[in-house]
Amino acid sequence: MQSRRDELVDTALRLFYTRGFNATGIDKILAEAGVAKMTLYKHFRSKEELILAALNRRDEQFRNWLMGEMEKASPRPRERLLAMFDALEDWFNGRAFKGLGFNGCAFINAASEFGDHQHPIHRTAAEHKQRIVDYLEPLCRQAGAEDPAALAEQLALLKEGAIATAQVRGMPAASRTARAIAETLIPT
Amino acid sequence: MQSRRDELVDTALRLFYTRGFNATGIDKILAEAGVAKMTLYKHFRSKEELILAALNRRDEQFRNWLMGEMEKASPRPRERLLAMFDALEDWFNGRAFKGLGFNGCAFINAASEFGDHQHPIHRTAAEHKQRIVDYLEPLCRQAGAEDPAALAEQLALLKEGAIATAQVRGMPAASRTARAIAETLIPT
DNA sequence: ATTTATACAGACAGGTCTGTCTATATGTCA
DNA sequence: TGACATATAGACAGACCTGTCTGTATAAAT
Repeated sequence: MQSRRDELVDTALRLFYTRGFNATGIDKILAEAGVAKMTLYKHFRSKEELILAALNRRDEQFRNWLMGEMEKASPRPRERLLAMFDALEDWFNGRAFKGLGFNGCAFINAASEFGDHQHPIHRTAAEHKQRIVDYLEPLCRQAGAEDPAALAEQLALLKEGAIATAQVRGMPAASRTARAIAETLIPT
Repeated sequence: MQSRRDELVDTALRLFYTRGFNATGIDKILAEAGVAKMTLYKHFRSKEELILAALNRRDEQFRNWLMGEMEKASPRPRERLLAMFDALEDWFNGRAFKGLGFNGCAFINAASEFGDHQHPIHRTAAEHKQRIVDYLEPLCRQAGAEDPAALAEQLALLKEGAIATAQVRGMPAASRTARAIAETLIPT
């Protein structure tokens, strides 16, 4: 059974992700979660803290999902890396996170609404992106890359490009464009 | 000399781009532009129309800048395409648009704040991205690409990835990561 | 049975938002 | 001069925002 805090964070994540951070009011979250306002302000000092909690949950949820998809796809590093792009396509088509659909990357969205790099929300977004790169690098090394750090940066950039393209242009097939490039970059 | 309408759109673009769409109030724009509220509502029916006008100006401004940078870099198609990534680096480092700095892509930001694909603002963002692809394709053909449409999509995706990476992680060097990939994709 | 923690509903303050309105000022053209 | 278009300042309505407050209810632990 979920704690009230967890229900709040789940509802907040869903609404922030599907409708935006500034555009989602506290009252809407409270109403949908069925939680009283004082309960929110007992667990979080401000809306900003709730946003941070929602993003931290998303970080965990998203990376667990992505790593799970990659690791179940193949034990071989090259195939495992390429499976990232297949997972993206599932996500773009709304098959990844039940009840959340696809509305771009929550962290790109957050960084866009909170543009200042010093802002805690922006930093949280940057940290998430860095964790993805950090996960990819050892796989790139195992795949026999000459410069694993550079390849990890390249694959992460392809992932970002696919996400932005899929969201702005409504083009889920961007995952395949990215995958085709990745195939030429990862040693066979 | 600029019309009141132009001053309004310029100021709106600057504030929307640097501080976000929902986070920027009409009153702030009016104060900075030195224009009365009734003047705004004479030229535009709503804030949404002002946002659309600002994005249309940005589309023109950005594509003129990008195409100019590419075309002055080299007459050879391959170098011209690669020059896109050098231009991006100037942008990421704040050397491209006086007074605007770098706050990510205005159209990715807009699509993120107005997530519904049917929304006029989201559609305007998608159209901008499509125009970039449409500009790249003939260059890809001239560069001798086997499938110019596919290469144009790939290069556009690299551009999006570089922008997202530069913004979220504060990493202007993402332009070079993207350029290095592009060099392997464009025929020599 | 009484204490303690946790949650609830709902009012409230003080501020912001968009969009409308009135009344006044400026400048151009005849 | 007078007529007209266009701009101004500033008040206003009505809605929404975050965060604080009071008072009440529930449920577990002692």
